[in-house]
Amino acid sequence: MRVSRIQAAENRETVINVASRLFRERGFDGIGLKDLMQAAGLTQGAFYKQFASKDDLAVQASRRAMESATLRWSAATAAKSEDPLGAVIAFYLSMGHRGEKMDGCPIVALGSDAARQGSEVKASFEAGIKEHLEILGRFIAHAKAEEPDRKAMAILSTMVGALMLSRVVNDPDLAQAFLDAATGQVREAAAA
Amino acid sequence: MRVSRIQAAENRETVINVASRLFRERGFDGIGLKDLMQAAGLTQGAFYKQFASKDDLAVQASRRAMESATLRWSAATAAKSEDPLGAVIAFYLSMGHRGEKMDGCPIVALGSDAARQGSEVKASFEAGIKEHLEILGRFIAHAKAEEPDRKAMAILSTMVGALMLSRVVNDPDLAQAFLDAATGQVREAAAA
DNA sequence: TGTACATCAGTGAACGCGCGTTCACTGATGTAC
DNA sequence: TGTACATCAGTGAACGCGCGTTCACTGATGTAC
Repeated sequence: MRVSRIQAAENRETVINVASRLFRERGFDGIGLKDLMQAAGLTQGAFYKQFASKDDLAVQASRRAMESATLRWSAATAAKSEDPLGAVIAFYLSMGHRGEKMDGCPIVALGSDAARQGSEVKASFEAGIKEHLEILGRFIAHAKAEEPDRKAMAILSTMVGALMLSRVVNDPDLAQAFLDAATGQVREAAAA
Repeated sequence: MRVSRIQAAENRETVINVASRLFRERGFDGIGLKDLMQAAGLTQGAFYKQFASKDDLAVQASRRAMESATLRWSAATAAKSEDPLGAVIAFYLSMGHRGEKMDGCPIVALGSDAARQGSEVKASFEAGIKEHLEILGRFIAHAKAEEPDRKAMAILSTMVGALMLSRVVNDPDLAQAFLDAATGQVREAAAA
């Protein structure tokens, strides 16, 4: 049963959105196309009318995941414009974020997997990372003109690493300690 | 053909060592038991005489990977005892380490996957992470008594995040920039 | 120390299963007149 | 605007394949006497 071009385009977006969440939760290899399409309200066979392969979807879904992460950063800073860094830290370095892989940072949820993927997936991540750095660069103090990027990179590294470490340990107290330690470090680095 | 108890124990160690490297390179799901056992010089069928399941091996291999990472840290600091932090930074935050997933940091190579595994795999990582923190804690300046842990956690977070980010982007210059930015941040944090 | 037998690490084929991908088919949509 | 036909997004079954796991078998090792 054919479907309108508009409907088809919407279906494609739905699949990408669903994939961006399920890949983050279970990894690229952790969810099959049958279950994925079912979660999008479609059947397995429709997949290849929209995507060349599962790898192709991985590229699109990675880009979408990074885009939605960027949106979340922007939303957090917009809601608290007098302390944008504090707003980002508040949601990123939190136990809530540690627990919600599906809607959380794709770098942490998929980074190890992405490092093994082809250059197209990495390009999706790279583009999103650059946007993250730009956002960070806007609200950190910097003495020299070339410093903001360097500082933003250090801050992003600390945040990504702390969330990663918090997820890889069982002990919630240790997880919280990593998030707290990173919070302090990021605040100092931004102010320095 | 039965094999001596000593030989059997050695074979088991070989499988764990091979797995700790291949899992890091390709992920837990990226290498099958047939290829893995072949790489260890054995056949597929022997696997279940040594391990309860592939998940069981993932636990053992994760522990082994973290142990060998700890050893590498210790070796680096021993070789350059006048500047142990510099020694760790020199190999950890390097383009060489970015390229060698197989022998590199398991937190970065397998972190995203480990976060999806059961608590036994996470326990392996947790134990290794604590050892890493202890090593770091030994050679950072600290004013208060409770500070070393907090500082070590922030430093480890920055290092893990920077290596992760360096691997997830295509551009080698951007990768190098993350490693450089982290190097500066870690040095400052350790000295503060 | 030497012999007889039980043990069990390793072999290699087989099992069922779920995977990514393909395909003939359907029928509403889009197009040509 | 209305009709006839081509298009093609979606369906659901089928394909081959590699996966983790099981199993009957082998034969050197370890043990009992």
